[in-house]
Amino acid sequence: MTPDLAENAFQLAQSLEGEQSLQGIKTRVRAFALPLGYTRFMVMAASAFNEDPIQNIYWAEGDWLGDGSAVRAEDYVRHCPMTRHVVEAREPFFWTKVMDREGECYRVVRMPRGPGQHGLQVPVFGHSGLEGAVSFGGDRIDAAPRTRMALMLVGVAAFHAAHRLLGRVPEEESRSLSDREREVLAWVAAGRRHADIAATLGLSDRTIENHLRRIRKRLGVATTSQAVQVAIRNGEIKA
Amino acid sequence: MTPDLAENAFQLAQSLEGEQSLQGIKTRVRAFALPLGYTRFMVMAASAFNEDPIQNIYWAEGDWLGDGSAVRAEDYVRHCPMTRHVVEAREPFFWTKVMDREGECYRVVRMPRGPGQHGLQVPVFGHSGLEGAVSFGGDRIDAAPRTRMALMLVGVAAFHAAHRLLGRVPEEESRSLSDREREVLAWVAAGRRHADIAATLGLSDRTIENHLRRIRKRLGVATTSQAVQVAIRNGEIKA
DNA sequence: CTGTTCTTGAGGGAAAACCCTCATTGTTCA
DNA sequence: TGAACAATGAGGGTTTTCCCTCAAGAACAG
Repeated sequence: MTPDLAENAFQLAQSLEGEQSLQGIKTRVRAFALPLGYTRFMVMAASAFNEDPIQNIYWAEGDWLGDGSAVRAEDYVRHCPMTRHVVEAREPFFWTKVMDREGECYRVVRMPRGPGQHGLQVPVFGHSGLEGAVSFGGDRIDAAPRTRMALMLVGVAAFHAAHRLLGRVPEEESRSLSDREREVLAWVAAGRRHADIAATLGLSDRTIENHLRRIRKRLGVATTSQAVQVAIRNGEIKA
Repeated sequence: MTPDLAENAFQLAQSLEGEQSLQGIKTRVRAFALPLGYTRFMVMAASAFNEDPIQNIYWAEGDWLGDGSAVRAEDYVRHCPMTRHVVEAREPFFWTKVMDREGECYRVVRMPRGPGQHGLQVPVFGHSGLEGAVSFGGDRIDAAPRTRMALMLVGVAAFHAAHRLLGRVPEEESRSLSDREREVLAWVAAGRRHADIAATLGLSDRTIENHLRRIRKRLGVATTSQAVQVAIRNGEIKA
């Protein structure tokens, strides 16, 4: 029992808000989590939209593979079902990995204990739904409810701090449509036809069509319906 | 200074996870927030998609209008700019309301103090982006960073507890498409054409077309592109 | 057992969207 | 001061979608 766990978590989460270096984030989070038995850390940017939910890895540290070898972040993520499960989870969850006849076996558990690797996976939500995830892992971990809550607080703060320092500036990539194109696509998504939009915007039928062709090309999609989906996903237009 | 603020917040957030009645939520949250100067509470389900972000109000209590009259939830929300601002905020923010020549003046502030009403607005995020908001208000409120963090923790937990008890109903309205229709529309949103989808699903071209007509009729939209937008908004298909 | 909904399929024709190219204005940027 | 790009418009033709209606079998509820 750590009587001031909550207090420490609060102070850490607050200090992370102003942290200016990834090194600082790592040092502080380590100092907090190591006494609780967590020796492995992973902070990643995620998205529920993509087929590969993990967009970027800000911090991967520790013996995630269980054999002492350095973790290659992308590989691990691809073969770890827990990073899949995070796109469905609504709250942090514990998992356990045990070895059986058929190799590694991951399971979501209420109380991780016993032999094997254990961990806590913390999803981070934002305006576009799932935006990141933080993993804490170890061999003998403290999995009390209050610890789960503390790590949730710390994990979310750590993700935001890392994201602020390293995260995508999506002005180049995501904002790939011009204002006019966005406007036209928004009308299409609102159910208007080319002729309606042309009349509304005081343009030619042909111009609308040309804009839409350019939109499809820019977004790399085949149909306008798909362009609507992708534009919503990218935040170009609203749903 | 409250030495065990963090501790209390943790215990409260945990206890809210298992709370089975709205009354219990209210009682616990009140007991926590009143000593900090917060006398007004609002817990609401929100959505960034709609033009009116507030979908539902689970708990509205206290002298929000400043004249002792009972708050009529919808009216208040409609005329309070802070509930608009929450759709853009990424984290909890303090606001202050003062009266000037032109009436009420709301402002987002770093440190609310002095005369007037003050409050903390806490956005709650989930898989579909903004899912709710919690407002704490009062005349003389504790606005220390640690208090902000504690209320964030408590607010999020309170929202989830209230949402769990009162939230879900819209199975009738939102799930207005059949499984097959959803499947077809998902393929359309993925950029496939009628013939492709027909081949993929082993159906006739005509059947796909009929499904899509029915989809448009059901969603009350004019074009398939709009159907994609509406279906994403309703959570029928993902973006 | 009858009415409703889901799923499937079709005929026939009209409308809309889509494809290629080319061209003229502006603006902005190196 | 050209290059690049946004925004506009068009010619000419092909493909796709959309509209109406009709229909039949299966599943399911009252």
